[in-house]
Formats: sequence, C-alpha cells, structure tokens
Amino acid sequence: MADPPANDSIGLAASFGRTPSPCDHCGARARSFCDVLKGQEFHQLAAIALSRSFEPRQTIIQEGDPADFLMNVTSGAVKIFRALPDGRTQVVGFLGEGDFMGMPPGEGYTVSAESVTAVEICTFPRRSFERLLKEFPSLERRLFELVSNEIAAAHDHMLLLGRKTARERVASLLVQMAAKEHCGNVHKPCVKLAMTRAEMADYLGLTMETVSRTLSTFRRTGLILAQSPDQLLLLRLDALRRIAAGAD
Amino acid sequence: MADPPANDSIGLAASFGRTPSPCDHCGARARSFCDVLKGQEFHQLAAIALSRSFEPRQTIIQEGDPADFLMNVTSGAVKIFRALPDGRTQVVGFLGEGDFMGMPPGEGYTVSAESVTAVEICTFPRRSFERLLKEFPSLERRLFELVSNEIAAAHDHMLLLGRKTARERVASLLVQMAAKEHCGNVHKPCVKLAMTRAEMADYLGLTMETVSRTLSTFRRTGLILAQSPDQLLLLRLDALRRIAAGAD
DNA sequence: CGCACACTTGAGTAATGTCAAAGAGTGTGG
DNA sequence: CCACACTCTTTGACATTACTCAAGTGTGCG
Repeated sequence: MADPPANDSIGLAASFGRTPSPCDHCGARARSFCDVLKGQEFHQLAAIALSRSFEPRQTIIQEGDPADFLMNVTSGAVKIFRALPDGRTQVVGFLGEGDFMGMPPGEGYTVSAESVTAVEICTFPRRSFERLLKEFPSLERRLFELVSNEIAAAHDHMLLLGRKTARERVASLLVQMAAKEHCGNVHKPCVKLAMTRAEMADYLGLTMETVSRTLSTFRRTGLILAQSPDQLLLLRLDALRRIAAGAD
Repeated sequence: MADPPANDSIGLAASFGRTPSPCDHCGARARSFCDVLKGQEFHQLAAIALSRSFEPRQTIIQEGDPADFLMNVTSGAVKIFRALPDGRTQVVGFLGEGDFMGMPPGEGYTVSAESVTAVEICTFPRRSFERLLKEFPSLERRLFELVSNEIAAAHDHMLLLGRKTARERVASLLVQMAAKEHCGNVHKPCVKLAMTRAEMADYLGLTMETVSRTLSTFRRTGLILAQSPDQLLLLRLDALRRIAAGAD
C-alpha cells in the first residue's frame, strides 16, 4: 500500500476539533468522486458520511427499496445485478474501491447489490447529498462524468452480451480485470477473481460450466496460467485482447 | 397531433426581432431536455442550435469521431449502435422525438448513430453547450436525470441480452414500443415498426430469422395481429407483458 | 409488369445449456 | 495433525435453443 496523498482533512479535523468522520482515514478517497471537493467543502460532505461494513454475500441494496442512500465502496468488491422472477440473474457490474452506486432515476433502487468479498461502504443520506449537489457544482459535474462513463461501459457490455461468443466474453472479462489492477508484483499481468464462476457467468450471460470450460481451453492453449482457481496469470494478454475485440 | 403547449419563444422572437432559430417551431420541445429552460435562458440555447436533416439509412454519428456536437432528435427515428470489426452489430438503443445523444465521457463519440427513417436533428456545438451547462444548473440537472434514466434502461437491456429467451426478448421490444407511442386512434395498443427485422435482431441480440419466427408464433397464438409487416396490433398486451417479464 | 428488397419458412448444424458425477481446495473438529 | 464435510470447480454426456444456409413469398416502386 502506498501512502495516501497528502490532504488537509486529518490536519483540519485535529486543529479545529471537528467531529472525526470515516473519511479521515479513507483509503479510497483518491479514487472516489469525493476527491473533487477540497477543504471546507469536503468536510461538509464528510459530515454526512457514515461507514458500514458487510461480510461476503450480504445484501447491500435490494431492487425496489426506497433509495435513501448513496454509497461509495471504500474497500472490497460488490456486484450489482438485476433478476427475473424465476431467479435468472444478470450482473450488470462489479464495483471496487472508489466506485459509487445508488443514484437511481426515481425514488427506488432499480438494481440490487451484494457484497462479493468483505466490504466497507461509505453511505450518504440522499436528501443531504442532493443538497450538497446543488451547492457544489464541481461535485455534480464529477458525478455526471462518472455516470457518462457508466453509460459507455454499459454499451460495451451490451455489445458483449448481444454479440460476442463465449470465448470472446471470457477474454473480455479477463482483459477488463487486468486493466483495473496490477495484481501481485509480477510483471506478467495477472487477475485475482474475487467472484465465483457462477458470478462470472451471470456477468457474461453464460453458465458456470461454459465459463469453466472456456477458461480450461485458455489454459490448455497457453493463454493463461492458473496459479489457483481464482488467481490467473495472463500469459498472452495481446492475444486475449484480440479475442476480446472479436478479431480472431 | 395535439397543439404544442403555449410557450413564449415565438412571441418573443417576433416582438424583439431576435434571430429566428429552428427551436421556434420545434414540435419536440415539450419532450426535450431543452424544455427546462424558460425565456431568456431558452433563447440562449436556441441561439446555438442548428437543425440538420437526414434521409433514411444515413450515418449521423461515427464511433470514434470527435464529439463536436450534442444532438437532439426532433423527428424521426435513429438507431444507436456499436459494432465489432467483423460487422456484428449491437443496437444499444432507438431514439425518437425529443431524445438526445452525443454526450460521451471523453473527446470522441463512443457509439455510432444512423437514421432509421427520415430524421430532423437539432445540433449544439459542444463547447458552447458546455458553457451553457455551467451557466444553467437546471439544464445540467435535467441532463443528469436523463442520463440516469439511460443507465436504468441499459440495465434492463443487459438483463434482456444476457438472460432472456428469444420469445421474451421480442415480447419485451413490443411492450416497450407500445409504452412509447399510442399509435393510430385505435383502442387496442399498437406499434409501428420503423426498423427492419434485421435491426430489431441487432437490438435484441438475435438473428433476423429468429425475430421473424417469433413474431409468427405470436401471430399464430393470437397475441398479435399483423396489419402489415411493420404495423402490429397487440391483441393481448397483458400476456405479452408477462412473457416480457419472464413470468411465463 | 417485373425487379428488388424485405420478410417468412424450412432443414440441418453448431454453440451453449442442462444434468450428473468426480475432483480440488478449505476449514473444522476429533 | 489428520479426516471429514462442505463448497466450488472441472469434466463428461446429452439436450436444446438459436443460428446458418437456402428456398420461397409477398409488396412496393420504377
């Protein structure tokens, strides 16, 4: 872990005797939307923040529930999904450190969220947050930016779900995960899969078995090396990229 | 067509001798994001607007091109899509009167757009538009709202592409289209399909043939009545809704 | 009238899903 | 420390859905 970039929150809290907030020691701040706010503005945001912890496989958000909180993932991994009445599930995204959720268009959440690993989440009451949103244009602009990114990512994923083969889908996931994290200290790109095969399948619109078989093929053909079922070395990232792009 | 709601744009333009803009006679204004702006603010927006026409099957936006314009569909239908190098195409959305496009996260468009029918589009230079965005918080808030809706719609569509059967997909499309427009004056809900079977297929992640077969089955089982290949009467909207929801 | 284009329908195939069993990894309690 | 039990993963055999290829059937437009 690198030291967090110097910021004034801890110092100010100490010097003015401000109520300490979970934000004071937030490791995800640098990656989070909150980072656009500085000094006093940031403290106003921090003042309404509340931290919550979840163990793996706990429900964080239930589709349809009143959207009373905005949330920011501080650590751990979360899956966002929608489900059909008979249980078929589509994971629409995995969230990690610094990602936010819970900004639905209406009064209720339109998706569900469940912890994949142990998770720390920073919550903001919606009302208070929206007040700050009006007060701090930079915050609103930052959120707009994030939401725009989310749409582009959604388009990408629709292309995957609607038009890619199983092989291309799995390759896409690996490449995508490799882009996020430099796992381990190795120079070969590598991904740590916090989710199960079934969750990968629900993300890729496949079955667990197809995901497993596809990974096995990648292993047999030397594209990846499984150090363990959830720790994969991407031996030929270039090839995986081409497959993911639908070029092979 | 009902008369557009009374607004001041035409009157003001006349009384103050303001440069006439395409917005003066825009039939889509009531449905568009621009409607949040009133009076002088609206005129500032109108001042940077430029109208463009397209015939059916023309390229409006090319993925990767510099995103110099924001656009608002004034009339007609547009498809938004992404494609793989070998031509496989995923339509991520159909736009109609009052829908906007062209707000990518970065400098270039991340999707392509093509006219399905004859189309009128209102374009705003990006720079100027962003200046207005900063000036008029209500505009930014409205756009945020639209973008949030778009994300929820994208989640819906991911569920469809990843987990629904062909039958459920086609039913979903019909229900969705029926929700948008009250086509004709009939009391039975009815949809007018401006797009081809192939375009429906590219939207639903299927092939043309599967779409056609599925519609035929719906016809044979009395769920719909085809007044022509592109004019469908939804005889049992309730049943279609249940199928679309994955309940049958 | 006939050509072109989109749509429909049919027959066979391929990719992925389903069901089932065996294997691997992990943690717990004896 | 080992053995058992649990869960997740892998692999196999088979079923099914949707795709591919191909031949017809409208329908509108020149």
